[in-house]
Amino acid sequence: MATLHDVAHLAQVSVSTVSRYLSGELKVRPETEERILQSLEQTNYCPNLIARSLRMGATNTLAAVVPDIYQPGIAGIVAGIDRRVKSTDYTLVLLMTGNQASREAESLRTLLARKVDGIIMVGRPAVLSGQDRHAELVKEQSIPMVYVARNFAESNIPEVCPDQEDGAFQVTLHLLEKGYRAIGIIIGTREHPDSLRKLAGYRRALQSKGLVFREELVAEGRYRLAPAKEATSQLLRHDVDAIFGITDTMAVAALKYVQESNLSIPEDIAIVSYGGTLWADMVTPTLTTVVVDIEEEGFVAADLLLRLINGESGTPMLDVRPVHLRVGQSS
Amino acid sequence: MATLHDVAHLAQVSVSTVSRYLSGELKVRPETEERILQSLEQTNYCPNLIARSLRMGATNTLAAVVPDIYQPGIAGIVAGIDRRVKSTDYTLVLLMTGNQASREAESLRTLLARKVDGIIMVGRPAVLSGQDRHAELVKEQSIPMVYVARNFAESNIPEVCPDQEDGAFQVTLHLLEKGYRAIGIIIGTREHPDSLRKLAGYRRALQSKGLVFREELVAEGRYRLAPAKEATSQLLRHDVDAIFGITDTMAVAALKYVQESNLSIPEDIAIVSYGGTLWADMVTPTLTTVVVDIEEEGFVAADLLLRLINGESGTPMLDVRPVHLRVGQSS
DNA sequence: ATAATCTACACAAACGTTTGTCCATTGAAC
DNA sequence: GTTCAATGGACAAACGTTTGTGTAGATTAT
Repeated sequence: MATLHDVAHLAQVSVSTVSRYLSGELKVRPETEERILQSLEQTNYCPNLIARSLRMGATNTLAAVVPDIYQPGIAGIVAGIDRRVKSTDYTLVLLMTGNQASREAESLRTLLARKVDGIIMVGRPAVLSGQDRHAELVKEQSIPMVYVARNFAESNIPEVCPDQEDGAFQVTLHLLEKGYRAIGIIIGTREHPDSLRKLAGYRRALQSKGLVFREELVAEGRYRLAPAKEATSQLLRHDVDAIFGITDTMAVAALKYVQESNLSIPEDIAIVSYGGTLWADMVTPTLTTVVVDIEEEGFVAADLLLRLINGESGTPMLDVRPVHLRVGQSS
Repeated sequence: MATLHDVAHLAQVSVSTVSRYLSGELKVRPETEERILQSLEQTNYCPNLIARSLRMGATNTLAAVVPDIYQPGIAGIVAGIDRRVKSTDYTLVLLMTGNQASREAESLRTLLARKVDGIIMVGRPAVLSGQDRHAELVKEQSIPMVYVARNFAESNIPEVCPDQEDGAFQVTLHLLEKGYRAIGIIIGTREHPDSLRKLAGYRRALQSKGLVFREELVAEGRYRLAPAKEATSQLLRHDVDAIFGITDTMAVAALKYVQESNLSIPEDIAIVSYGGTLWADMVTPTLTTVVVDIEEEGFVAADLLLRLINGESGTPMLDVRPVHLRVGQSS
C-alpha cells in the first residue's frame, strides 16, 4: 500500500532518488542510505508493477493459453515451458479456455489488452474457429506469439510441433517389417493438417515397400472415442491385419473394439498409435506407439518465444521435433 | 498500439469524450458517434488495461497458485475455480510453483506487486516453509486470499477443505460393520494436520463400537509410495485384517504390497482409502474410498474469495465440505 | 424576454513508476 | 582565487487511462 512517494517523504529525499537507489543506478552517501533503508523497512514498501509496466511499456509477463489441464500431454508441455521461463525474470501465467474456441479468442484479447510480452498457444481447442482470426489480431498489435502442438501450420505464426510425417512413416514401416500387409489407418478428419501429415507418412512407408495405397483402408475417427470405434468396425470389414490410430485416444478405441470382437492382439490384428501418452501404457496389451518428448516441445517453444522477443534473427517459422518408436505388446 | 488519444485526435473530439462514450456514460450526437466509430475501426483501438488498472486501483484479475498441474486432484479444483470465475468479469490466471515452497513465496510476492484482486492458494507444496510467512505478507497488503485443500488451518486465512474427520469415521465404520476388527491405519506424519484429523475420525469410529485404540496399528507413510509400503509391512506384522490408507497414493502402495505378499483382497485383508481420485478406480480390485467432490471444492473456494472481495460479511474462516463413502471391491 | 435546466463536449488532475535534465556541493587542478 | 569535473540529489514529464469540474449552446419553464 505504501508508494515510493511515502518512502521518499519519510526518508526526506526525493522520489527519484529512492527509485534510482533501488535500481542501483545511483549510490547515495551512507547517512542517506540509512534513512532510505529504514524508511523501506518501516513502510513495508512493495513496488507497484502496474505503474512500472505502464511507464516501461513492458509487463515482464509471458502467458500460455491452454485448452484444458486435465490432459497429461498439455501438462507436460506446460512443464517444459515453465522450465525454460523459470531461468528468466519473466513471470509465466496460464489461461484456460476449457476447450472452447470462443474463450480462446477472449483470452487472446485480454492478453493483448494487458500487454503481456509474449504468448504461447498450446494444443488445439476441440473445434477451431474458422480461419483462426488470432493471427491477424496478434500481428496487428505486433506482440510475439508461438504455437505449440497446434497442428495448424497454415497461419503465419511460428510453430513447434512433433514430426508427424516421420513418426507415421516409422510406425507403419515397423508393421510392414513385422509382416503385416493390410494396414488400416484411422485419421481424424481429411481437413485436419495433423491427419494429412500422418497420412502422408503412412503412404510413404507403403510406397517404400512397393505396396499400393488403398483408399478404403482410411477411416475417419474424428479424434474421439465413439467415432473411432465406428471407424474400426468399418476397417475390419476390409479384412485388415493391423490398425494405425493416429492418436492414442483413437488407437485405444480401436483396441477396445477389437477386443470386444473377440480378436486377439497382436496375433489376429496389430494396433499401433501415435502419441506416447499415459494411455498407451495403461491399456493391456500396451501399445506400440510413436512417442514424442512433450516436455522438450514446450521448452523449445518457450525458447523460441524468448528469442522472438529479443528480436533475434534466424528464428524458424516451423520447428519440427524428432520422435521415436516405442515397441509395445500390441504388434 | 493505438491509444485513446490517437482515436480522439482522429475523431476530432477529446480523449474524455471517447472514454465516456466507450463506457456508455455519455451519449453523443449521431455525427460525432459516426466519427468516433470510424476512428476506432481505423486505428484498431485496443484498450490498455495496464493504464486502466493503475487509474482504477484494481486489475480485474484473480490468481490461483498451484503446486503442480499433473495431479488430477489439482486439475479438478482448478476446473471448479474456473467454473465460478467464468461467470464474472474477472480474468483467472494460474501460477505454478513446481511444488517448491520458495517459488510459492516468490509467486505471492509478484502477485502482490502486480496488484491482483484476489488469490487462491490450492493444495500444499511438498514441504511447507516453516510458519507460512504468506499470511502476514498478504495481510499487510490487505489483499483477499483463500486456501483450498491446503490442510494447514493454523494460519488465519480462510480455508475450504473436505471433512477429513468425518470421512475417516465413515470408512472406518464401514470396515467395522463388515466385521473387520484389527484395522491398521497409514497416516502421513504425526505433524500434519491432515493426518491428525483423519486419525481422529478413525479413533472415534473405533470408540463408537467399543473397541480400544491400539497405538501399534498406526504407521507413517509420509504421503509417498515407498514409505507407505514400508508402513504396510510393519502393520502386517501386527496381524491386521484391514488397512486404511489416508490418501489414495498410500492406499495403492498398501494394495501393491499386500498383493506382492500373496494375500488376497478383500478375503485375507481389506484396503480402503481417502481421496476418490482416478487411482482408486484404476487398480484391481477397485478401492473402497472416501470420495470428495474436488471440483465443487474449487468452486466454493472461488465463491468465498469473491465474497471476500465484495466485502460481504459472514464469510466463514473454515468451510468444511461433506464427503461420502464409495464402496469398491477391496472391502 | 429572461432564468433555469440539459446536453454534449473539453480541460486537467491523478494513479505510481522511470528517467532526462538541471542544480548544488564538493574536491582537485590550475 | 578561479575553473573544471565529479558526485549526490531534486524537478518534472511521460506512460494511457478515468473522472471531477467547467462551459458553450440548445431547450424548457417562468
